[in-house]
Amino acid sequence: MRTIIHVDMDAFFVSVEVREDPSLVGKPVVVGGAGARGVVAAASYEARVYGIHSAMPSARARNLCHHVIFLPGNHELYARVSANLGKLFADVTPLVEPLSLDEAFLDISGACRSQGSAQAIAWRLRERVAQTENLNCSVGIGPSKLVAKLASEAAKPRVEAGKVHPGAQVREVAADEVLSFIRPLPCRALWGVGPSTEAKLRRYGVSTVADLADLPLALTVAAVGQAHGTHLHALANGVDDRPVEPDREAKSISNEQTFPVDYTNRSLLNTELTRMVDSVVARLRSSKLKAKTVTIKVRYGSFSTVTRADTMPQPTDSARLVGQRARALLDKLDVRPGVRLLGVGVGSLGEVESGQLSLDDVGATDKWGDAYDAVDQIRSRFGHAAIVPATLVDDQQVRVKHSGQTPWGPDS
DNA sequence: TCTGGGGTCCTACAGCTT
DNA sequence: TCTGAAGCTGTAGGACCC
Repeated sequence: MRTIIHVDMDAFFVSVEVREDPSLVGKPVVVGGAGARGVVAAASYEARVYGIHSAMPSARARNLCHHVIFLPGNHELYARVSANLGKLFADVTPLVEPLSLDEAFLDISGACRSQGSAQAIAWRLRERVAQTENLNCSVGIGPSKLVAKLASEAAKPRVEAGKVHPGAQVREVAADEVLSFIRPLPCRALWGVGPSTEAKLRRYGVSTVADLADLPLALTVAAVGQAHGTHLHALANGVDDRPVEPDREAKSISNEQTFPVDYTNRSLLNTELTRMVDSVVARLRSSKLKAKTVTIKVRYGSFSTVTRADTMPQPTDSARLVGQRARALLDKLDVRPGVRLLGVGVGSLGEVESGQLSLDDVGATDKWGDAYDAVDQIRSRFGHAAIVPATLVDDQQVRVKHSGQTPWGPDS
C-alpha cells in the first residue's frame, strides 16, 4: 500500500509578499497584472472574502474590492523559496515530484517505516516549513495522488459567509475511506475535469463523482473520448496508480506575451519574436538541451488563436536557426486583424551530446557556436540583460527591452 | 466579465511510405 | 504500374492544470 502526501502552499505568491512586507498582513492583496489585460495570479484570503480568486481578470478584481493592493510579483523570489521548500521535502524522501512552484507530491511509503506515521511526518513537515520559511501549507495524505490532492484541498482554509475559516491543515484519507470521501464531491473536483468536460458530462446526468463512477464506461467514453473517459472513470472509482515521478523531464519550453494593445506592425512583432526566441533559447541552453520543433502562437484581438509549427532536420540550440524558423512561420500569417498575443516555443527536446562543439547544425564552418558560448559566459557573470540581440536595444534611450517583466499581463 | 503565462496531454487529420 | 489499407509522423487545435 502506497502512502502519498500532497503539499500545497497556502496563497503562495501572496504569502511570500506578505512575509517580505509585514505591513500587508491582514489586507486584501493580489499578485497579478494590474493592467487592463492583466489577471490575478494569487489572492490573499482577505481578498478572497470579496470574491476575488486566481485567473480572474484584474479589472473585475478591482471592481469587487476598490482598495485591493495589487503587486506585480517577483517570480525569481518565488522560485528561490520554492527551491528551499524542495530541500525540506527532500529531507523526508527522495521521491518528490514538484507540480508547480507551490505544490508537490511526496511518496512517503518508505519514509513511514523509519520516520513514523504519515500524520506525524505531515505535521513535522508543516512545522519545518513554518519555522524555516515562515509560510503556511496544507497537507493531504492518501493512498494515491488523486486522494492526496483532494485531501490537501479539504485541509485548506476556506472562505464562507464573508469570513476566513482556518482549515484542518493536515487531512488523511485512509484506503477504506476513499470512496466515501470522493463520491460526494462534484465531478469538477477530479483532475482533468474543466468547464468543457463538465458540460459534456452534465448531458449524461453527471454532476458528482458518484454519478460518474456509476455511469457505464462506454457512456463515459462516448461523452469525453477514449483516453480521457477511461482515465476519469477509473479516478471516479478511486483507481489511480500513477507513480510519484521525481525526475520528469521538460517536453517543451516556451515564452509568450500579451501586448497592451493589439499589434499590426510586422516589424514590431518580429522584434518581439526575436526577444522571445532569445529568452527561450537561453533556457534551452542553460538546460543543456536542443530542440527540433519550433512553434509560434498568435492570438488575434478576437481571441481566436492559431499555432504554426516547423520541424527541423536536426535538433539545435541556436537562436539564429530558431529565430529564422519562427520568423518564417510568422511571415505566413496575416497580422492585419491585430495581434493580441505572440508566443514562441520549442519542442522535441533532447540532450546535447557530450563533446559536441558546434552549436549550429548547418555548415561545418559556422562559427556561431563560439559566439553563443561567449554570450552564455557573459550572462552567467552579468545577468541575462547584459548582452542581447541588437534589435532589442532601444536606440533612442539605449535601453534593453526585457522579457518577463509583466508575467501576468501587460501593465497598461 | 472579457479572459496571463508556462506547461502537458489528447484528438483529428493530412501527407507520406510501405 | 496502379490502388487501397495501414502505420507513422508532423501539424493544429482544444482542454486542462497551477
